[in-house]
Amino acid sequence: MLTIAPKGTKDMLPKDAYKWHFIENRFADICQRYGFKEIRTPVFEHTELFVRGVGDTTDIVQKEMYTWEQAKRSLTLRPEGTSPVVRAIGENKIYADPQPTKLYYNISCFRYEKPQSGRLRQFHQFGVETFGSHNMISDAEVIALADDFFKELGIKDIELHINSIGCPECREKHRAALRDFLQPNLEKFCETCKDRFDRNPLRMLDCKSPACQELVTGAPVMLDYLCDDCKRDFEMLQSNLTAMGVEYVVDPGIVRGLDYYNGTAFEFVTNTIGAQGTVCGGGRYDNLSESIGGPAIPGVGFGLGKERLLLVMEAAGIEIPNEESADILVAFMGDVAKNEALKLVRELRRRGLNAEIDALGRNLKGQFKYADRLNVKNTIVIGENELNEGKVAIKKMASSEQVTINYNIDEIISEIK
RNA sequence: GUGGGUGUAGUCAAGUGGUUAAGACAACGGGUUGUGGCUCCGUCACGCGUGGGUUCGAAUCCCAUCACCCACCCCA
Repeated sequence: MLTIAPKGTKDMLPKDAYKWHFIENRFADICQRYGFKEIRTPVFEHTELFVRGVGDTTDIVQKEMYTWEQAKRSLTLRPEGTSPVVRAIGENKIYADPQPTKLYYNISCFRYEKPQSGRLRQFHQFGVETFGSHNMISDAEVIALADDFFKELGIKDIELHINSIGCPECREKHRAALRDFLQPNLEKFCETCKDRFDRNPLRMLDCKSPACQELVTGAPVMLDYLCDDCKRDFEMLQSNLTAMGVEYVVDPGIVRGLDYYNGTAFEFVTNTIGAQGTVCGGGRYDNLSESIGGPAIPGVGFGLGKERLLLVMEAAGIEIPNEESADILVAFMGDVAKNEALKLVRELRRRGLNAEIDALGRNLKGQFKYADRLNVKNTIVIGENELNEGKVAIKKMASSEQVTINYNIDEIISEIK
C-alpha cells in the first residue's frame, strides 16, 4: 500500500522527463511568438469558483472534484485551468492592461475519474486564454496557435473540428426544438441518452449506439438556430481561419461539457490514441467572468492535454531528441589519482562540461564499461603513470581513438571540443 | 458508478496438480595486478499480486481481495 502511488497518478521518470521538457519548451516558444505570457495560479481554489464557473450540473462538479474542508472553508484541487485564470485576472485587475490580455499556462489538473488510456486523475495540460476581445480574430488566433503547435511537432493525424454552440438565447431555442424533436421517441433511446435528454440533449446527437444514431437523423442542428450575431461570428471565424490557412471541418457534434462556453467551440481530435481522442478542446466563454462575480470580460481559449499529446506523438513515431550524454568520464586508479580525478571532474563541471566519475569503485575496465553504458563521449585515465609524467590519455569512445596530451585543464577541454 | 482483460525476478516470459520455478535481456562481479562495445564464467524469485480453502502435494483447482490495463460515461 505504501509502495504504490494513488490510482490515476503517475511518476515522471527520467526516461520520460526529457520528452516533457521538449514539449514544454516548444509550447513556451510558440506562445512567445503569438504574444502570450505565462500565468501561474494556485493548485487549489475555493470550491465555489468551480461550482459557479464550470457549472453545478456538470459531471466535473457533481462527481469528479477533489474537495475538502479546512478552517471552515471548502477548497478544491483545480479540475480545469480556465476558471482560476479568469479569477486571477479579475482579482489582479489585469483588464487595465492594454487589451486583449493573452495568457498561457502549463498546469496539472485533478479529476476523480476512472483511469483509462489518455485519462488520469492527475493530468497535465497546456492552455491559452485571450481576454477582452469579442472579435473573431482572437478565436482564430487561439486556434491557429494550437494548429501551428501540432504542425511544428510534426503531428499529422489530428483534425480540427469547429462548431458554434450559440449564445444563451439561441442555444435555448435550439434545445427546445431539439427536445420537441426527440420527445416522441424518447422511450426508444438507450438509457444514457434518456439521461442526457434533460441535462444535455445535444449529447444525444453523437451517441455511439447505432439505434440512437438512427433516431437522431434529421434532428434540428444548432447551426440553423444561431441568431444573427452568432451566425455572423461563426462565419467570420471560418473566414479568419481560412485566411490564416488553418484547415478545419464544421462538426455540429462538438459540445462542450463545461457550462461556461458560448459561441465558438472546437476540438483537435485524433483516432490514433484510443477512445480519448480529444487532444485539445476549447472555445469562447464570454459570461464566465461575470458568473463568478467578476467584471464582464469576454474570453476564448483552450486546454491541451500533455499526456494525450505525447501519446499522439508516440503513435506517430515522432522522435524526441534525448538529453545529451556526458562529455567525459574521468577514470582513475589508486588513491592519489582519485583525489586528482575528483579535482579534475569538479573543474570540468565548473567550466561547463558534463563530466562523470565512477562512484562504485570499479576497476579500470569496469570504469570503461560504465562509460560505454552511459554513452559518454570521452574517457580520460588518471593513474600513477600520468601523474608522474604529467601526461594523460583521452580516448574518444565512438572511434576508440586515443591521444596523449599534457595534463592541463585547458588542453583537456580543447581536446574534448 | 458499470463492463471486459491481465497479474511468475528490473523487463520480456516458459510453466495448466507432483522432485531444489525454464530461458532471454538488463543489472552487478570476474576472466591473474592499466582500457568499453564481441565473447566466456559467476551472482540475481525459500518465491509465482495478497489472504483463505480443496488436496498426501498448488504458480497451476475454488473463493475472496487488491493492483494495473482497456472500454462505457465524461473530458484534456
